Amino acid sequence: MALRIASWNVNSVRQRSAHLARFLQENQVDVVCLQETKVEDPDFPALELEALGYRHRLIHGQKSYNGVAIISRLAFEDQGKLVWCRKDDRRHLWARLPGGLELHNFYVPSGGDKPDPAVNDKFDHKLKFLRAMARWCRKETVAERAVLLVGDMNVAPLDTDVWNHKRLLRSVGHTPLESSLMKSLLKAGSLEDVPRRFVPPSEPLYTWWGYRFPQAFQKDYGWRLDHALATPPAAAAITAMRVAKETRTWEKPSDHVPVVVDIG
DNA sequence: ATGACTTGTAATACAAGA
Repeated sequence: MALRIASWNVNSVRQRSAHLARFLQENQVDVVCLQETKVEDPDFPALELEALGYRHRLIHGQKSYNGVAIISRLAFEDQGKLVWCRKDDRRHLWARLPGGLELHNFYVPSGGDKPDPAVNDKFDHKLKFLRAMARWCRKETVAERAVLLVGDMNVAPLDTDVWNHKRLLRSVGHTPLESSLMKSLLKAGSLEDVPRRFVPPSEPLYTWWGYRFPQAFQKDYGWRLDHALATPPAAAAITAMRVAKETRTWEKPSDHVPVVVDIG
């Protein structure tokens, strides 16, 4: 069965519900993984998604910060959520889709300002989270199953994943340590960096353009923070990938844009 | 050199994003 799966950090699902509806319809998306929903579960805008045919959902949010969801046209065969770093801070959900694909939706901690775990607890948390993901891949032997990890990993691991590699080497999200932890994660799960099969590492590829730098999008001052990582059985079934950059031009956009993967 | 903007909370700034 062919499925179109997307991942999008919407930066508040209530602020972005019209964009979400437009994106899902224009792209005929079957399943979308959301991050930074920033809403408690009873207030999640579920009805308008149901009206569009997305009758199945997993939501795991909290007040103000973080929050993830999986919204689907198809019923889930199984589902769950894991607690990472002993904090139940709404950063993960998983679902098994018809056909057997195990889809994991992550929102990795952003890491704060200073890339030093000794003085910045947020950066320490981020490093521990990335290490825990790699440990989990090994312990659960994910490489043996069809598993797709998507979400906002808050790391741009390659030189061409940021608009200025040299200038940003000391910025959280692009430090050599974070890039090496992403590499370890890929190794731990025998994971393919899916978008880089379709856009080679020699070319820039971004999924986030900040709000703060004036005209960041127009000047293409971007970062690739949002990822799709596939185990060998899942990677073999992937046929296409697209970064839905156009959403960043819509009125009052999220700072992140969707990553879309076709599988099966 | 820093910050720039956006969102949520709660009430006028502040925390957080990255």
